Amino acid sequence: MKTLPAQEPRRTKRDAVATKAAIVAAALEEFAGLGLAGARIDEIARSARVNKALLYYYFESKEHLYQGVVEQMFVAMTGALRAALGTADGPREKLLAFLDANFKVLAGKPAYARLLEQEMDIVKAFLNNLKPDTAPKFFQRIAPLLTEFRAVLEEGVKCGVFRTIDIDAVLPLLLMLVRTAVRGIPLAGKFISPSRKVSAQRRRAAAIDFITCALFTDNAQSGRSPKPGLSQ
Amino acid sequence: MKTLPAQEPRRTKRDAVATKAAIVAAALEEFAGLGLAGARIDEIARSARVNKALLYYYFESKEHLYQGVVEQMFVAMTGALRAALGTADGPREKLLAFLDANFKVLAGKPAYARLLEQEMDIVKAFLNNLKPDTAPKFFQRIAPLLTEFRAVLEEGVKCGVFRTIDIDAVLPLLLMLVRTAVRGIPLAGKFISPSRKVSAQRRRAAAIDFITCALFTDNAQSGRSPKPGLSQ
DNA sequence: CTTGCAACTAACTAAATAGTTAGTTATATT
DNA sequence: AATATAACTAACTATTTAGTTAGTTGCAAG
Repeated sequence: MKTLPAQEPRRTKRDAVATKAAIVAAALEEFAGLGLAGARIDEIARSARVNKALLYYYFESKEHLYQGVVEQMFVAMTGALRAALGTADGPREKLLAFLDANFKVLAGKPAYARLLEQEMDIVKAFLNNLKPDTAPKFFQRIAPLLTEFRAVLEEGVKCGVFRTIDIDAVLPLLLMLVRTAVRGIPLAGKFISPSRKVSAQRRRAAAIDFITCALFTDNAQSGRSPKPGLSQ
Repeated sequence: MKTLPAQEPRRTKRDAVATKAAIVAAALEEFAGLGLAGARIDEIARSARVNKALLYYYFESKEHLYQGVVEQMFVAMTGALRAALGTADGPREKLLAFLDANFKVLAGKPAYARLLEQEMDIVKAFLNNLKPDTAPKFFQRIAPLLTEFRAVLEEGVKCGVFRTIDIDAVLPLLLMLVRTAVRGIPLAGKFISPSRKVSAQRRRAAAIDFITCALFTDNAQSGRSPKPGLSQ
């Protein structure tokens, strides 16, 4: 991706885990930026300051490296998100905690948001039987978490905290809203007028305001001052 | 993309416009499915039933072909969307008409939704000065339309039809919600439970319900029965 | 200190793929 | 019917890129 200027000497000592981590980190950026097909193995090796053959020492192929990166992302994300659901009490709080955790994770690693977007397509292709054998593992990670989140929505609707919604149709929308708020949409965000650039803070506040207004039955907060509200 | 089974004889007669259209159509599917880097020129030629050299007869390079595809998409989309904004009266109606037109266009050509997603990244890369000279033209197409749509939101807020919102932050969310509703999110939509597959109809209804609840000051419709509401 | 092995590398190969070239054919115009 | 030209093609080239190979080097255990 980033054409680095003649990367220095090399890692000081030999350290398998650190090296592998460096490879995965470099691969994350490359894959998130250019996609599976667009990513260049040589570039990953270069930006990880590692010999290309080392990638094949640790990973079987480009696809396997990609899977490794995705796997690691899902581990990191599901961990944070599940923790958020666990600590909060009540549907309303759980929802807000879940959204907040999403923002935190994606804001901390913007590459995740881009990689997730791509995964959508990969999974879709997988479901259409174009690529069997690809992408089977992380379903086991993400599916239970989504089921858990779904349960939160269901409970919220049942006890009247949330409006009566089509849960299975709305759930994807919520996830996408968060991702969009984190990433922004350059087309609209920057080009409608250069002066109207919207900060991540504002996008986040707007998304949460939007979601709460659409979901909660009592809208005490309404939509005037878009104060951050949640942590950070 | 689709490995067609030994494409037949060839187009009957010579027809420059039809041939070029066939190339663009094939390229749209290929680029939307695999991305700029992942798309294969040979595959586009094959699925358009055209000699590869013909692509270079009509388009300077792979990138130019891509730009051509994007250009055509923006022409098609802005036309439909602008018409929708023009015919409706009042912010509320204009908004609903705009959303409706979005659904219609994207549902009619699903490849558009996927290509749009990619364009986000292209534009972002462009803004980050990684790829100068790329993607300059279609800004002139999309920007005025977004400005027009923004004006609708502004007017709606001013006359109290819409809640007080952070317009520049919310506008991208609206666009993304529509795209998400059209495309669906396989991860959430199909894998949370195979039995809970949600139809495009339901996703669309949920998105509109969601948006109206979050935006409109009077929520006469509320969120019980997710009836299609708008046309078709 | 030497030996066994994991960690690492320079230099290669095979295949895929964007792009070209030197032509051939259909068709509209005279 | 001759012909100019736009539409089209088979077969090629150059380059890029995933993946390999045959080895070297640091390090920890004996």
